[in-house]
Amino acid sequence: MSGKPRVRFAPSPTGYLHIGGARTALFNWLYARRLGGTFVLRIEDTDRSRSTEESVQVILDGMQWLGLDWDEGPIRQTDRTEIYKGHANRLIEKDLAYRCYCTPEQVEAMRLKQREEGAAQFRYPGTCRRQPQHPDQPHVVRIRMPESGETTFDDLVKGRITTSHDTIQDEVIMRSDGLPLYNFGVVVDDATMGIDVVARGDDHINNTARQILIYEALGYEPPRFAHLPMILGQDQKRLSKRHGAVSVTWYREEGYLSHAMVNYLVRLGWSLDDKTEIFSREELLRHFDLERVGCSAAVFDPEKLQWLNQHWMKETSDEDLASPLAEQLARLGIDAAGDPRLTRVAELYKARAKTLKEMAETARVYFTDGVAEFDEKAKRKFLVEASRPHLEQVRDQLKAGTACQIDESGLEGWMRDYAECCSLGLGKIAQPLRVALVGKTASPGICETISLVGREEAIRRIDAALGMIE
RNA sequence: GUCCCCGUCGUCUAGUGGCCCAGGACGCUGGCCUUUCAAGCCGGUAACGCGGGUUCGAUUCCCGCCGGGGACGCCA
Repeated sequence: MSGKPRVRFAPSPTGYLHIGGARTALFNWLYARRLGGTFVLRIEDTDRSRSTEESVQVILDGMQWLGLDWDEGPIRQTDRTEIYKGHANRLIEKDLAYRCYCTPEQVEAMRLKQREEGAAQFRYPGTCRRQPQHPDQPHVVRIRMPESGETTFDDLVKGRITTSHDTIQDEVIMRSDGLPLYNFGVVVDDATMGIDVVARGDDHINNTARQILIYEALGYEPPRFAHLPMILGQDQKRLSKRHGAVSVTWYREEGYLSHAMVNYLVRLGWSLDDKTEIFSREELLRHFDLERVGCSAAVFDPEKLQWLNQHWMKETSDEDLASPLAEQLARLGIDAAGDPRLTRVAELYKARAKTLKEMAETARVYFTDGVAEFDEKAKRKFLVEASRPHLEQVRDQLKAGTACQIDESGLEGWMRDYAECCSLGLGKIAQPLRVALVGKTASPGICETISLVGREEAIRRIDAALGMIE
């Protein structure tokens, strides 16, 4: 194989870009980029009843978000109908394919009959194999498949795979509406686009022998194949909508970083060595290789994704986190765009949240007037008479203190002195304060929290809390 | 049912005959740190599906079984 492969990702636009598709796209992209090859994006939209334009857009957006850029395309199969027709006609002329006039109903009847007779697998009986040709009558095109023998190929990840020809029938390659069927469309496209490595889900293994036979009938050299293991849901079944969160868009909206997604997906089926889990984009580009893709299916684990997401949030600068955080806040109805505290929230919360959405949800309290919601338990425990003097002291300090006395370090010093003075642990003062400021007992350091809330607002919140003490 | 693929901790994986009484990571869990919650650090938990071979020696090779997944369309 030459050094610079041409690979492709060929989704069908019948819904969202799901996790499995994204992983396939990623592996192809990495493979191409790593070797300086070409990555082609092709839209397999020949099923007119299921393909939609919105879906094409969703797929494009998803790839863009993941940073998977393509060199050629998107090429739509529906723009290439003449090419398929031409290839089909070539096969018919050489008698390697024939027109079949059986209606779907008739074929269905044959299928039923064969099943009743106990056939293991349906095979088209070849009714039209030798019929006179009537190009003007409604028909499909079937390819003549060998009746004996076998086809073997060496899969880049699975090794040698052999398929007996008796499991292959005279496949329909063109349907009556003049559009190609999957197995024909891919072959014509991959061949004419010069694709030399096809990496796709291993649910396509069965199709591969048929496709190789089609390559051969057409007189093209088959590419190399790499069948990637499936991604399963927690119930070990093929990942599907039933499993809930399977679309790339969903993760984006839930506040995941695209790089966390990439890092997670790449580890589903691929590993570098016995210890590396974290990969930057550059490292991936340097190390990824189809040779190290495993053979067995992987279960999608949302918790590990979350862990990676937090990891990458911690690696991302506060400035870069600010704007996606603002977007998440906007989804909660809070306009924080341009607020200088955004970077501060990112700094203090990236180790405290698994996603940007979670970060926005916990941090929204800094962008509202007063505390909208109190944790009842916390309130009962800390907004009590015993806390009153401490809350008052802090409030008065905030009111009276000079700027340098109430900046974070000044405040911290003052508070420690005060606690020592009362011979109390800092917690005795900090916890009631937390509840007053954010409505619950968990927050960043108490002085950071005060600074986030802001002096004026902190005073108001403490007063409000004092009013709640009966 | 038939054909194909797969089978190491709950999960993602390393491992290509001795380095493995199996390594890393997520999760779970004990501890440390600490004004709370996280994060971080240290420790623990837990796996080679089963049965036959081959071999001085099998997680690694072969066969059978079992288990899981996938494919059997005028879907892709």
